[in-house]
Amino acid sequence: MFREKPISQVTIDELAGAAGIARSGFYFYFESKQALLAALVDQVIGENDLEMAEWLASDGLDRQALRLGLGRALFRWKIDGRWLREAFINPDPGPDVMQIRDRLVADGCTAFSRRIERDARAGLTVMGRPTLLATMAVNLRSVTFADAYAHPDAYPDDELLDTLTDAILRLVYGVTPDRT
Amino acid sequence: MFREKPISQVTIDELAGAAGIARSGFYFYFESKQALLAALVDQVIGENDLEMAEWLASDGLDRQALRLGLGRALFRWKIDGRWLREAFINPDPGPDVMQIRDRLVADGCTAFSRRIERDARAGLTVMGRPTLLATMAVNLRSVTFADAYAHPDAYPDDELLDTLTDAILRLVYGVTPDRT
DNA sequence: CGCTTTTTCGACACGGTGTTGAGAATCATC
DNA sequence: GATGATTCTCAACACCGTGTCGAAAAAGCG
Repeated sequence: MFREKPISQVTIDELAGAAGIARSGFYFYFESKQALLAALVDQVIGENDLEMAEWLASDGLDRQALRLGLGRALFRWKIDGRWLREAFINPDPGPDVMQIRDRLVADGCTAFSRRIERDARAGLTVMGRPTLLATMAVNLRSVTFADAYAHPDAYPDDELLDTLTDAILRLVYGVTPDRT
Repeated sequence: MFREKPISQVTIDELAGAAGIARSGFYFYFESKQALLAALVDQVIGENDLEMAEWLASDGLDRQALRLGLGRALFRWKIDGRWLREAFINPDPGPDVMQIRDRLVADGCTAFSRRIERDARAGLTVMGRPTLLATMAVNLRSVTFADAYAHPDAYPDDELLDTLTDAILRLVYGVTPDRT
């Protein structure tokens, strides 16, 4: 239902009705709509990590793995973009969601940052402080996908992914590899 | 008041009270809280353009002008970040705000895009479709500033601005100029 | 079958929103 | 400075979504 319309416009009454129970019955399972959303976001953790796992584990630029991970993420955003935006982009999604969201984002940044640090140790040139670059890259990814959801036909998926992949590599490592 | 707490938590009663009128009097001036926010956002248009005017008008990389504009924008975000985030980042700020916001963002991207196209015509290498690069750059800027507001002490302003400036130039032109 | 635990739901109180209509304040005009 | 029109104010009301509570139904278990 969070795919259909803004979360704020989905009433607990509708949620409960769709589940076949009365509104007050909803409160037996969740404390509030925010708590439900928080649980939903929490479920996404695993999937989120898996999408990028290959690239995070590999070394060097590895454009192919990065592009593949981003492609998978874009696919998910195309489907669940509406509420993903509201959970991950919205500055004030309520304390419940905020807590989980912040942890998720922080974890994502940390994983990315470690990847960059490893590359730096391996002799690769890195264009700034790894944690800051990682944060920027992760944020650029989220916001680009959010934008892709908002304007689905603005650019072909392929072009978007190629441009984003190269943009991230350029952002972090300062180079644009061949598209192999 | 939107600097103090999330917009959703500022009641019309408080707004009216602070203005010295009764709650119902508020509706004489604005249709809703969203309409007030929309008017507020609208007022920001001019300032927003001015900040980046120098760089947008100049040619080549012109790191200095870009860095200066970003610095001014960061300063504004440090002050009004709370509600700027809610107006510019929030996916569902209501139809009133949405309309104005989308126009503002689109205008910003267009201006940026024109700048890039001009550079491309002048023989500078550009790393992709100008409109897409411009959108990414503008979004990266917003989200970085929003993040800087959320985590004020994560990085020194100087480092943040330097990294962001170079990141944008690398994103669009693929090069990192000297920091002059 | 009794007993406990789990699950459901109607009824209530609360708080924020938006509307309405009547009255007060302001201002222009003669 | 009386008059009428316009601007502004506000108390009272209706509405909707939220969250709580306790009673009762359903399910699980000895």
